Amino acid sequence: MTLQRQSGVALWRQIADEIRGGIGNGLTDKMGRLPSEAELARRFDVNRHTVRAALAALARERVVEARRGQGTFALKKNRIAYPIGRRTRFSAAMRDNSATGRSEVISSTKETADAPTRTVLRLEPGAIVLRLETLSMVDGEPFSFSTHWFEAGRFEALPEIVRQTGSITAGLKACGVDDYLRQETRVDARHARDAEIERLRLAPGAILLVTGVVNCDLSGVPIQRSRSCFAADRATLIVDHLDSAGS
Amino acid sequence: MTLQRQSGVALWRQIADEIRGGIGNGLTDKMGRLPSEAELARRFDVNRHTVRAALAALARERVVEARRGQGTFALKKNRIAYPIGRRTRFSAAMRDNSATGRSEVISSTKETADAPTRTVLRLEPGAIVLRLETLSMVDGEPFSFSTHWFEAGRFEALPEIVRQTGSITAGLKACGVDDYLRQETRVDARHARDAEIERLRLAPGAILLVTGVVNCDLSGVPIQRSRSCFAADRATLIVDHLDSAGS
DNA sequence: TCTAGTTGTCTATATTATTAGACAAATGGA
DNA sequence: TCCATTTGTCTAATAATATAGACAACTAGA
Repeated sequence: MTLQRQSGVALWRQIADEIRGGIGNGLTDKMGRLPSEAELARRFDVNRHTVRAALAALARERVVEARRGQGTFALKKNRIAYPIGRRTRFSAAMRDNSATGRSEVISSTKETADAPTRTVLRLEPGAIVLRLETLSMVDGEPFSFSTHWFEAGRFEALPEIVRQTGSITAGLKACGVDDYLRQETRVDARHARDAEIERLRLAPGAILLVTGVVNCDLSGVPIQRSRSCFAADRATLIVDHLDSAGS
Repeated sequence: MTLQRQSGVALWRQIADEIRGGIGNGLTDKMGRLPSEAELARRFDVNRHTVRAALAALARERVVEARRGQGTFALKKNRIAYPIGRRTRFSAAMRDNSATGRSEVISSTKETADAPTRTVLRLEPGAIVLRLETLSMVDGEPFSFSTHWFEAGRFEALPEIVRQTGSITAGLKACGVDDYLRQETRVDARHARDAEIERLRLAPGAILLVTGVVNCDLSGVPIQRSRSCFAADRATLIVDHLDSAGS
């Protein structure tokens, strides 16, 4: 294990990231026990105190738990598999992870559409859009934070339905959209910003997977633009190309 | 702008990441000029020297260039759009970015298949696989680093063809695979490791988009497993669900 | 009960990151 | 030419990070 010194990222944070990634990938024994602090210090070639700083950070994140005299143990956490396909529905995807798929509405506002939203939804300059922010929870922890944009006039009633049902699919149905398909999904990755760290309860410096989605009705008219942020260490996005051919 | 203090990530690195992300997103003026160091220090609420450390890092990455008396300017760099679909071919995708899509072979070895490779390629324990490592360049810079696994017996001749043509598609064709489709793509994101930082010439602490791919022949038999790493600030992955329905 | 191995806590010191201030050097426009 | 604005380069002090060593507290097994 070689670490980057003078990189602007503290050694203890690099070590914490390595250990977090190593859990469930051969670092722990069958009992979920990590190598001892002394052993980790040897492997990373740092002082034991530096390893302790990394483990303390992981303990704050509830990723590991130290037991005096016994060792440090990984707390099991299942990584969420999140499918990306033509017919991806959040609630159905979450049921496959034996988790409840409910989207809580954080805010619902109207605003003039910015350039990317106008392009995607094919709107005139100055058009008003509905902006909906939602947070989804899995196992009582925040899983994804999303911002959705809809044409304002057509989807007046949508926020209230989403608030009641926790489902955007239900909200769209109430506004006359019986079915819809994904046109495109963009995937980026970057460091989490302040607001996202707070909302998703992440560790500082956490990495986000950011997806940008365009949903169209069956006649191909774009009706929804969404941007979702997932904690990269909690989620794996899965594109199933066979499924996306349609069902 | 609020930064995370005592997070294990130095302020100058957080600022560098913010500025890198802000370029091409309204931070610079029409001439590509960034706000002055004093102005940035005010916005981030840090000392000017801290901003200078961030700008120095970006200058080392060739993202910006400072001119005494004039200001600091962004050096334009186009983000590569990399499509993910049933029929994604690297070389074709790169031509759409007006770049040459050539994969250089870094290494070609035989090894006993590990568990994930065995599962994906449906092999017996102890089976031998061909492991091919390739690096792709765009605009003279490393763009992606990939590791591919093939069943050893069937693809004996593949590495030599890839070495000559720079194309895996050509290598597969030489081994009797006229056409193939992606079965599945997994997408993860994480910090770059040491070897990846070196091979892709990244800044320390850079973020990687990691894709895992399974390719099948037309009868659905898996023939190739690949894992590719992209620098997250150079690439956007694009899943086109309409295209992936087949052509 | 003893012992080896583990985490927890303390002191001390060196290195790096950040802040603070001052001034030099270059640019462009009035 | 003068002036305001910009980046470049010093010095110095403070805070955060990393290393080093010693020992206490606890656990499990011999």
